[in-house]
Amino acid sequence: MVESVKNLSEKLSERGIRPSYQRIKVLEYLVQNRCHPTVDQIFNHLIKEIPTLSKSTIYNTVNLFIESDLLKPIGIEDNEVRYDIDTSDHGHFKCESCGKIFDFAIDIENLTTEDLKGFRINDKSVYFKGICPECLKNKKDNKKI
Amino acid sequence: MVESVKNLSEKLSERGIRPSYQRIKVLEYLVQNRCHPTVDQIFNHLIKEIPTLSKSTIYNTVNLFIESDLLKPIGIEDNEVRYDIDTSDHGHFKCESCGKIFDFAIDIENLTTEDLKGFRINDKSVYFKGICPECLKNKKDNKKI
DNA sequence: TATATATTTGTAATCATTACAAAAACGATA
DNA sequence: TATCGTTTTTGTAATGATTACAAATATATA
Ligand SMILES: [Mn+2]
Ligand SMILES: [Mn+2]
Ligand SMILES: [Zn+2]
Ligand SMILES: [Zn+2]
Repeated sequence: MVESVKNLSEKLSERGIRPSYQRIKVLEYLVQNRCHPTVDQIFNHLIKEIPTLSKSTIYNTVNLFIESDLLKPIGIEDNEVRYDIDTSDHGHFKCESCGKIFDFAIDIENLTTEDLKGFRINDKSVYFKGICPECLKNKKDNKKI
Repeated sequence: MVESVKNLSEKLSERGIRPSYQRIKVLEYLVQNRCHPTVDQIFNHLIKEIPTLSKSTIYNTVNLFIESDLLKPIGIEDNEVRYDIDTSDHGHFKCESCGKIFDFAIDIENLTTEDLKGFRINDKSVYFKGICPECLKNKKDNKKI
């Protein structure tokens, strides 16, 4: 389950990315924390291990990973970008109460329309917003009081 | 086809929004320019008619309209928000070459998934990116040279 | 008209992201 | 291993969209 540093390093090399210490650590974090983190979350976690780390490095790295199709930016938030190491097709649900982002399966491939005949489609995103079951439950509980 | 100022004013009043001169002008612009404009585009157009206009007023107004479900923010861009006066369900395609945003019909209602059982879904967005037919044509033409 | 309330305006603050140059790390080569 | 050129990292400054806020202005009510 846990991917070794060697595997992570190889994964980067395969894509023509030199496996620096910082890059491996960022990739390791992304693989182990599949919560669609922000740059800040990645930075604040890794600074504990790498005291000299710069936030610029996180920005450089995630942008490099995106260039290489190793990472996908999730634009579901208004103010900051989140990142998804799972680049396979799936939808994202954001709970407007707790802020958590959930994956869900959806047939994006077959999501098509007559109106886009003649368009070249490179990327499809599906974003839902609402309230997650846990937050719905908490609301109900509060009402009881 | 052209909605009168009276109609626009009434539309605002219906929603409990006091129809100030600036608000009517912003709504008029949105109704007549269905290009999913940015705050800057709205401002730069209306400043010609209203020399004292402030960009703050545009921000205030679009946010007020969004609160009242009169306007929908489109988060397809990374850096700035666009606004859509057409609040009916439809998808958005952004051409990565010319930047234009196209509407397309899609059955968002029936866009559903087992994974979100127990979630309350308030909003669904479908964003596609790629190259529009005109830009594809221009590319081909350039290759011929 | 006078007064209270709502709206607009201008400016400052915020904050995520990018730009950029200096410092550090790396890699090849002799 | 020492050297030299290249890549990466780092720190700081700049950018730019959006929000905060208070003063000015407009509007409604009495
Ligand atoms: Mn995901
Ligand atoms: Mn639209
Ligand atoms: Zn929640
Ligand atoms: Zn185009």
